[in-house]
Amino acid sequence: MQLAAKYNPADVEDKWYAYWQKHRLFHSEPDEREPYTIVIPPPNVTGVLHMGHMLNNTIQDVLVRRARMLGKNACWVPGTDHASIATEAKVVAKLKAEGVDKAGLTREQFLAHAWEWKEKHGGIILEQLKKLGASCDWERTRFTMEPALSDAVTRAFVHFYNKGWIYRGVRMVNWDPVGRTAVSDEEVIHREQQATLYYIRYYIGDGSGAYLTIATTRPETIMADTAVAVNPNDERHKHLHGKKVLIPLIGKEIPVIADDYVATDFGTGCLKVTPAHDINDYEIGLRHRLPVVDILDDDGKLNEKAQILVGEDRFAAREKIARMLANAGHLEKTESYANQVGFSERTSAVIEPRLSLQWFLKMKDMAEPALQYVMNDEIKLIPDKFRNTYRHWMERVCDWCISRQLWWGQRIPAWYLPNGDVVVAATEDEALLAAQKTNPALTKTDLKQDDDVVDTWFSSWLWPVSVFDPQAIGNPGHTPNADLQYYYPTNDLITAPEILFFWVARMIMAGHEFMGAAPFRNVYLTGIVRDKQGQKMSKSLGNSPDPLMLIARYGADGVRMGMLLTSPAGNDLPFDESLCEQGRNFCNKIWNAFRLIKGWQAGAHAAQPAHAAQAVTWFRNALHKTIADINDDFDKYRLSEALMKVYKLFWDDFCAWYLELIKPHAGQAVDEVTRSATLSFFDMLLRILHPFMPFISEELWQQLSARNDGESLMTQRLPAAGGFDEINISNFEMTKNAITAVRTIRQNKNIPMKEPLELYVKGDFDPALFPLMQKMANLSAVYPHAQQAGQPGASFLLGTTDFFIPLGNLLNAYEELKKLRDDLAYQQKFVAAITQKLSNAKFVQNAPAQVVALERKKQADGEARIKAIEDKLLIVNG
RNA sequence: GGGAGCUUAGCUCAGCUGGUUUAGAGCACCUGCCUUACAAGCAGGGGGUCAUAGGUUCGAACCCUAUAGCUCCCACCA
Repeated sequence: MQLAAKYNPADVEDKWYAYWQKHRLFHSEPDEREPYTIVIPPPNVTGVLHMGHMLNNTIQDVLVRRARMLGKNACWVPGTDHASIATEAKVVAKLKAEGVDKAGLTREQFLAHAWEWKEKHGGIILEQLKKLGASCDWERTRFTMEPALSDAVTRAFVHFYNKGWIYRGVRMVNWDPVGRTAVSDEEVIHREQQATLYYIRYYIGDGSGAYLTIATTRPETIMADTAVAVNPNDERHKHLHGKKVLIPLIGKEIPVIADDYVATDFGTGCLKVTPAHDINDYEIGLRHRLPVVDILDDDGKLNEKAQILVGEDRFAAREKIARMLANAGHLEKTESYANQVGFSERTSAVIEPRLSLQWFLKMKDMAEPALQYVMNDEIKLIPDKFRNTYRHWMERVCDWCISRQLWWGQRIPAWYLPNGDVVVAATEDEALLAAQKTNPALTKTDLKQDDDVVDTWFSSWLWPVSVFDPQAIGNPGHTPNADLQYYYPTNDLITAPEILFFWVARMIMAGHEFMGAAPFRNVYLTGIVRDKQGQKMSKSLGNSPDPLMLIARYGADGVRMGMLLTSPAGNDLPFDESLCEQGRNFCNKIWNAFRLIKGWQAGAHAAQPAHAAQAVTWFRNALHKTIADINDDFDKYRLSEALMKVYKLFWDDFCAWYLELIKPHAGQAVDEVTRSATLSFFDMLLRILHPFMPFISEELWQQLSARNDGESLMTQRLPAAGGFDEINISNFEMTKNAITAVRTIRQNKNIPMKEPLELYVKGDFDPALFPLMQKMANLSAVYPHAQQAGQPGASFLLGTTDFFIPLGNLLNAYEELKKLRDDLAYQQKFVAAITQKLSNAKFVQNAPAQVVALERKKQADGEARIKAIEDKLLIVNG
């Protein structure tokens, strides 16, 4: 069969993925082998694949496939996250587009729409991962809101409630007025914004015309002011302590209070105190027992307590009130001011600090052991610079607001009784039983369940446990099932640093709480995929290529390589399509090397030529050395470097040197010894390539020789690092340099490759390697001694070995002489520098013996080279 | 404001315990080649004051100090 000159990924990718699935090669069951486990960071169920997923999942697949080929029982558990707020926002938007308002729906109606949406869009992303070649155990696919996992979340809630760590209280929380829900501190992103600082006059209520001026960026909240505060030590305002001022526009009287919090060197030294809409003001309010006036509704519009601008959005109100204040003569001035504003991670709405009744989980007691796992290296963060960041956060962790005013998610298992009491239980029946202990007359209709759901992360922090055995959460006395016992703790977690606290830290806490053990051993933190301008690639910026389009264009293997080429752990990946192009080109190189080998006839009786025997010996050594190097890279999670070594091994060592060496001249056959050695090398190379480039390696492995149905490269063993001969490798290295030097002379002197040359070698060089040079540099003869005096030609030095090519009339004698003299001058300078170093008594005394010996050898070698050049100058000069 | 990290070739990065002749790689670039596996290729080549300035040391890309620039994380100054 004639193979095309170019590799066409589309011909093979779907075929092999289907084959792997058909033979259940991704599936894992506990057995006597050592497990290797990864749980996928579950993507949003209705999400689509973006470049971050591509990077993240390529890394996971490389690690999983490699572990599998190392003989481990590899299990990569896939799944999706219900992504409470993100999904609910999408469903709300979709309904809105259809003219349906969420407020007009019952919870049940809304959830019906949400599930419909999930069924329609859910899992698309998992299908996309298959295009990438992800070897997930799809039979184990989980969803964070499937019944068993939701029940585990509920039990976790009950568990912590009974432990006294979950409590309900009124606190200032981060309110997302678009999502109309509370969000946790970690879901707030602070960004600097150019704002306006308004200087507003508050007149003293005595009609004297005296006033003080406050500076604020939020004039629309003045109606919620319940005091104006000044620093007690601020001389400027001491006379005002205890006086009353009037809120402009509404004329409400509020006290002037003294509090240390107020800075004297900022603004005017007077602070409006708005306990309902600012966390600091809230705390001042608590200290001074100020009333709380909340003038904002949950959607960020002013309510009737504001008295004016009722129903206006907070930002519209800000502009309007500024004009009203100016018209009323209360606006002293405005100035531009850069301040930090919090935005919602999910909806991008400006976060509103808001007082509300929420559920919280105490973190202190969980943070401590979770910190220890990382500090004592039971869990390794890769790269380890994240240890500091992790510690910093864990040491100052605050209680976690876990309730969300949403419907899509696990509903909080708390029921309120008619008398206002609350019972927390895993089910309604259990809640009723508990309630009846105090009042036997109660029935189910008396119980009213909390409307809120829990934060998404309150479900995903259970993921490494619940994907295997959801019953292991919150069931005292439960014996972990076989899966959990076998696969937990998992080995590696591959995720983005952005969710180190959201998710990774909390998984460690949950793992410790429910399993008494860390959920994973290593956390590999990927970087952010950026475009050429350094911007994060995102759908909203429109600078992200469509991953499936990339796969169509460059092949999955090409894209995988593109993702891995320049992304060491923790580093951002400056993505460029040319990286995928390089991957595609590499695939083509592999393909063509195969075409060459495949074309050789078996059973040729020719004797193995000397150069081929040398080549086989050398490549075996080079291969084993590289395998050892790659193993070392993987031990250190240096995937980019491992890939680069594979790339060079295949392209440079195997194709450019080995194949070129053993390649017969046109029409000649390859001897059988060399041919079978080459096939065996190629087989090993495919194994090494497979974790990185699963499709092309499988395709070629299948073509390499007849395979049984169900056989696959992905379940073969990686070649183990064998011993190798360093001397042979370095001798070959020198041979390569000699060949390159001869080729350079050809190029410089315009001597075509077809024209054979002679070579004289004087000095340390193994004559056994002469045939290699003859083949690769087209040398008719190599003589193991110096040329005759007076011969015109070109020469070069490698180490202390002198090489000479007679060129007859091709030579430009003047040029050659100049080159030798330049060389001589350089060597003399070099030796002079070393001689000076060696004449420094302190150096000879203090430096280790081998360093001094090395310098001595450099000196001797340099002197030998000088001697050789001088000799040659004599010869050239005749 | 606090903390962490970075700065090595045009770009992206290695350089691990201070000493391996004159600091490496991939890509890009330049030159010559369609040589029967591959032009998505082959052969050859050029390119760096290791951010700057001091210091320690026999010896510094590497250790210390300062300066400049960049990045990330955390944080309630209106």
